[in-house]
Amino acid sequence: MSNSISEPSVDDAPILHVDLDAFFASVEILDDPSLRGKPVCVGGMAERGVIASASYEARRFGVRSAMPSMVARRLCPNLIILPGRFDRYEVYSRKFHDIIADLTPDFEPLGLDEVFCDLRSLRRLRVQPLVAAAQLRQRINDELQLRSGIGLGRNKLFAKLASKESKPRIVDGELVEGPGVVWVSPGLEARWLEQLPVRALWGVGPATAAKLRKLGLNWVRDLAKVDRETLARHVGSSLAASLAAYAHGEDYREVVVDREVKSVGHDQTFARSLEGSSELIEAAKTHAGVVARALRDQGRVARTITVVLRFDDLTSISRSQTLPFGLDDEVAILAIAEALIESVDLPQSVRLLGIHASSLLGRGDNHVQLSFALHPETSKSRERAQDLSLERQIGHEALRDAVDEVRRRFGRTSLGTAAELKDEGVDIATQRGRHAFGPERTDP
DNA sequence: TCTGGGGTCCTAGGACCC
DNA sequence: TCTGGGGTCCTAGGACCC
Repeated sequence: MSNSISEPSVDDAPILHVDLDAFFASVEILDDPSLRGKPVCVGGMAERGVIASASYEARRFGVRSAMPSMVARRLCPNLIILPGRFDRYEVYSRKFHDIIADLTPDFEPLGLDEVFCDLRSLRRLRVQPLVAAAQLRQRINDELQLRSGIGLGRNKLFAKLASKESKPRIVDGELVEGPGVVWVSPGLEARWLEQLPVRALWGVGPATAAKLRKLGLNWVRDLAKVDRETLARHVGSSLAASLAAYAHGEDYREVVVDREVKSVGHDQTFARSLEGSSELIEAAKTHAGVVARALRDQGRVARTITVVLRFDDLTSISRSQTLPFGLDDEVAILAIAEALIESVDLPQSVRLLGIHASSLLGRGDNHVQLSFALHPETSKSRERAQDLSLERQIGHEALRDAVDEVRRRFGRTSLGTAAELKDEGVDIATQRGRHAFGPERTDP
């Protein structure tokens, strides 16, 4: 399939995709060499866990990422399942990105272990994509002791398909090495597409694949023939446009450098489902803290807070509230989340709670400096505190209004008295005592 | 066998403004 | 009295990716 005889120029292969092999599992093996050669996975160990990453030894047993851990254990009784250590993976991911950055600054990470590169700015350096790819792979191997696969093509579509083809494979339970670097030459694009199932395309998951199957569209070549309006009626106009383009080998997605984060959140599936809002609110304290820390780490504030609940039957609901100003403080985020949680009827127990923050602003762009006013460290300095008193006042009132607004929207009773709020506002500023704006317990 | 946690994007409907 | 069209924002849900 690949054409490694003639040397493509950057114009023949402008997009490069690198994908690290079994990334999380490989890092665990590097940190504990006694794991080498054993079936190792990273994932949830509990009943409700799933596999995030599987070593090739584990894959020989049929273990795959996204597979429930219970299933994986059944397939491979000796499977070693490790909890994720994402701080560690981020260290490796940064080193990975540093190596990429030595090749070109025009790269776009996807998660921790994949990167798209746009090689076009290297045209005048007469960089040869296949050579650059082989060197890149060698450096990743030498400096990180991590294996990888690299794909080259005219666009993201072919680069990604090629990197998949470059990987090792399990054939009859045995590991077969891949070519490591694969280029889809323009002359071979049509033949690649011909043999692909629709599921291989970006954006086609289980639900869309099922819709397409009903339309008799099982292969990419079928998509190339179907009428666009028909397709749009079934999968929406945006996806229909993408799929039609992919089916003809076109992909208009650019390599986006420095993509801005648009939301941060924290989800947790409980080993035992929670019952009732008080259990949820207790759990939400941790969530609010994680989200607030993530926001502050990034110097951002969030105007929208969303609570997600997943019930035992795996259906989910979300409730959100957008404020006229941004938050990055756990007490404030918790106050909104609590009101949202209390607005929901809970017909069944809850297996997952999520708190998400979106509509992000730079901290400096926030009109009401609520986060600043609420930070405990700001109260250390007397004179600063004096300066901040007005902002703090505004912050409290605005937050109170926002919590009120949630309850008004969902038809609950309003919050307690202003006096209560003012008292508890001190608690907010000092981070002592119970959290502020606790739920009013005077429902009639 | 029974489905995580980090995200992104899309759609559709309603409110509101001009 | 009845009613437009466009634009923007917000909400809720769904699908997808790694």
